[in-house]
Amino acid sequence: MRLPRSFYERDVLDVAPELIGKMIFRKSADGLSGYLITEVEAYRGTEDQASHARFGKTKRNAVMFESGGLLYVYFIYGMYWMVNIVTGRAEQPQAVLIRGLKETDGPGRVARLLAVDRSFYGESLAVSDRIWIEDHQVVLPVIQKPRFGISYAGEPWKSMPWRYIMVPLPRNS
DNA sequence: AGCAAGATCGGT
DNA sequence: CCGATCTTGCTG
Repeated sequence: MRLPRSFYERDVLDVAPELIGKMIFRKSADGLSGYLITEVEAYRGTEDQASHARFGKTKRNAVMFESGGLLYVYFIYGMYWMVNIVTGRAEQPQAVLIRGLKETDGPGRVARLLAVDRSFYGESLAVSDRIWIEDHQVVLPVIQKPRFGISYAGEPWKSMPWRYIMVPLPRNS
């Protein structure tokens, strides 16, 4: 079943690891597809010097200041869309960047696979008929590592272990 | 008003 | 390792 808004209206450090192993669904004219979430990163508050919220509220990041459950989509490097999920309470800017799905690694590729663009800015995962996340009753082990691509943030932010990765399942053979 | 840098990716 | 490609938000 679809995750309710209350799932997202909690601290990003609680929500982010729980997103690992969940299925994100996308419905379009091409049909319905579901993808397993394998890697995410958390961005937390205006004090987090790696976050777009570090300069306060701007036109681009305004949705981060809403309460959780909305999509924060932005364009970067002239060619890539990034798909983020807003978490937490209003006026506490937080978001989770989706960095990997079972089919692909990398946030730019994730947006391309999900066919998400600017039109999804502010979309509500709790009510949208074209994108949502579903719960399932499986709890997966998750490991944490530092976030990528944020060396400008300085310490301690660039070292915070706020990237969450699904532990690869043991192989046979 | 101008500009440097960017939560990246793919080819060399 | 570097170029692509363009939006953003800071600086002046």
